[in-house]
Amino acid sequence: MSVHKGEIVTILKSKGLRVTPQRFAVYANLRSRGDHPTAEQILRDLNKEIFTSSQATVYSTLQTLREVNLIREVLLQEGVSRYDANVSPHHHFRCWQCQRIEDVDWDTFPSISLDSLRAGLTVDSYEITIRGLCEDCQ
Amino acid sequence: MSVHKGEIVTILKSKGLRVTPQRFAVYANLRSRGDHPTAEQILRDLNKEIFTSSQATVYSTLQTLREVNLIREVLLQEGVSRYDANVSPHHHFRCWQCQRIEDVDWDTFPSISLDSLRAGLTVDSYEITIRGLCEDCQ
DNA sequence: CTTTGTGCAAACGATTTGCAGGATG
DNA sequence: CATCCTGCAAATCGTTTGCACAAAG
Repeated sequence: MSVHKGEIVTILKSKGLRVTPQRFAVYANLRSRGDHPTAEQILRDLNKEIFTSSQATVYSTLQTLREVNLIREVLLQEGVSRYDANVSPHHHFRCWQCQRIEDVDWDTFPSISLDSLRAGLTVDSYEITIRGLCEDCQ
Repeated sequence: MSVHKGEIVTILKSKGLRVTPQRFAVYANLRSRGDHPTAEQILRDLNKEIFTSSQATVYSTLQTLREVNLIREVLLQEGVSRYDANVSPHHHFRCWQCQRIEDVDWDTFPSISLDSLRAGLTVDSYEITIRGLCEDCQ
């Protein structure tokens, strides 16, 4: 997923966020990668680049981006939050062995009707988590 | 879900575990309730009863029970592990508001064929997480 | 300039660990 | 009675917070 600089600046501004190098870098990093990194992985990546960023800033940036719905937190591993710049609905595959998490397109499966769910609940979304072994771990 | 004492003792023994009051109590507690408590909630419950148990023991017991597949960890909330004595496949409903987690029977939905998943992956299970508002939170 | 963001270090909350004493089979 | 389990306290890990300084609009 490649995104150019101007686009990211525009997106951030459109959400009313000040465009700082740190925010730019965090969001750009998340947009450019296919996996679902932890805050720590992002921080490590940023510090490989031109400037450095602090832990606190990465965490607060992730929180800010989440609040304006530019990214989302994915709950796919114990103990750590992982982040995903793909905010449109999709499913996840998670490898038992290496814990890798891959996106699975929404239209891989026929849509599920939630009508059969018990009355009383107001349902607005769902998501499938598939577990197995990835290619590398067979 | 009511389970009688002898049954739990038998189950624990069959898994090669020593039957201690603490293990008995943790597993019995988890079996008897419909929700998905955190370690802390279980500890609080146990300490309401006859004897007390320590934090460390509850954590280690949960880990042990998980290893022998008597319980499983459910990843449904940021920052805390929740546990489930229902190890047969089922789905979960989670309320946006109160974070409550309810089991959704496996056969609520038609089975999904995983054949359409990309080649290379060996898939063995899946699970649906449904999000919405529960009855109380409407 | 005013407001918002950054970064350090300290604080936090959930979970884990080392180890001595205690209970189980 | 050998082995495994418990419980305390200290350690660890991910994440958050308070606050002074810096940068953005």
